[in-house]
Amino acid sequence: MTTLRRKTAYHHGNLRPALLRTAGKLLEDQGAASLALRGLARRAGVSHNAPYRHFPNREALLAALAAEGFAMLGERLRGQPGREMGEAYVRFALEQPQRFRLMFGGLLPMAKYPQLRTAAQGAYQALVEAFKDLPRPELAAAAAWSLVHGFSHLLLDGHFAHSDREHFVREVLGVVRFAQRAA
Amino acid sequence: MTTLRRKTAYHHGNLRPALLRTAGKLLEDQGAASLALRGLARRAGVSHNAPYRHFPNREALLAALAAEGFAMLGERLRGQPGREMGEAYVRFALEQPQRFRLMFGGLLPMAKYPQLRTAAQGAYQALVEAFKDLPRPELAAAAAWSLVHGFSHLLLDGHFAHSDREHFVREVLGVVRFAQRAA
DNA sequence: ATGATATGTTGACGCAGACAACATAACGCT
DNA sequence: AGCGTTATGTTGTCTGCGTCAACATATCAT
Repeated sequence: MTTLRRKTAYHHGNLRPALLRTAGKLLEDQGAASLALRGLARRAGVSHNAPYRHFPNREALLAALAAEGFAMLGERLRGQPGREMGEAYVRFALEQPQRFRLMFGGLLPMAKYPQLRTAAQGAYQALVEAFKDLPRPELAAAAAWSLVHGFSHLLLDGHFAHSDREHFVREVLGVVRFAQRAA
Repeated sequence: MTTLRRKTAYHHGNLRPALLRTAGKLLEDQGAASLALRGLARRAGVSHNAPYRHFPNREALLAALAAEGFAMLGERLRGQPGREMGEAYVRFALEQPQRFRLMFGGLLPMAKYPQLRTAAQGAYQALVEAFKDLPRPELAAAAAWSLVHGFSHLLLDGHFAHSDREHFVREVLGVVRFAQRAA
């Protein structure tokens, strides 16, 4: 708590990262919809307007959180051998559901935050490379991404009834093949 | 406008459906996040508290909108021969992006609104039946749903670069096969 | 040292969700 | 027809939030 406080109380000294860290917790606890700048400021021990020195508005804070998320996701994927990449994707979504929803929930206008698109592309690249040897890699990659992405969403929403989640994930992802030619 | 007004002005007479209709427009125009009960009331020509006679709170109104959405989606799917069901799913998402996001955006706690799960199950059934003859229909259906669902989401977020959208949709959906046995 | 700049605070405004109290219309019963 | 009950709409109020403006204090370059 209150990591690296300066001796004087007036300036926090490390506010931006502290805000992002606290916001990350609040995000997973209550979801993006009820993440309030004022509540965040309270929780960080600063005045209700301090966050505005580091983020122009609430949306920009959420965008920063989402960008963090894309970076995390990219790292997770790149560390995986192609076969298990899909499972890693789903695992990320299940471990950080609110972060995942923020990244893909449409709350943030991607056009307004180029960093977001860049970060997302970065994560996507990990998937695309795994399909490099197929005849139409961009199609297979798009389909694979769609599959794991939709599966993650539907799992989060509780739309599937299953006893053993890990097993179910492997079975569903395993049932899909990526053909050479489109119908 | 002001359809079926009673002669007297005090009671609207048809408020609940009118609210849902107006809310549907506002939803597609500005997204669920900025859909305000007060704004809705203004637009419907009633006082700021009138909606509370028909919905216990904002969340309940959104849940009703989402339930409508699931019903619409179900109808769309049921009207399609299995092969084109996937395209119909994507088409729905693209035509009513905000409705789609509301339905699957995680804003609404499904546990709190059983009607939502029921309505969603109804739409899902259409997909499940299309895979009835496969050896593990529930797996294939789950995978197919995941594919079209994730694809819809990613298209909405603008994560794919493509010139001809319809063609791209057919190509991506066509590249996937559902195997008999899981790996 | 000093002036510019970065960072944090206080105060204010408008808007939204939600509750309570009140007003009016519709409906059932006799 | 008359009357009490209930459904539906309104006014008033409270609290919290996002955001802007003005002010305070610390940091840094010269």
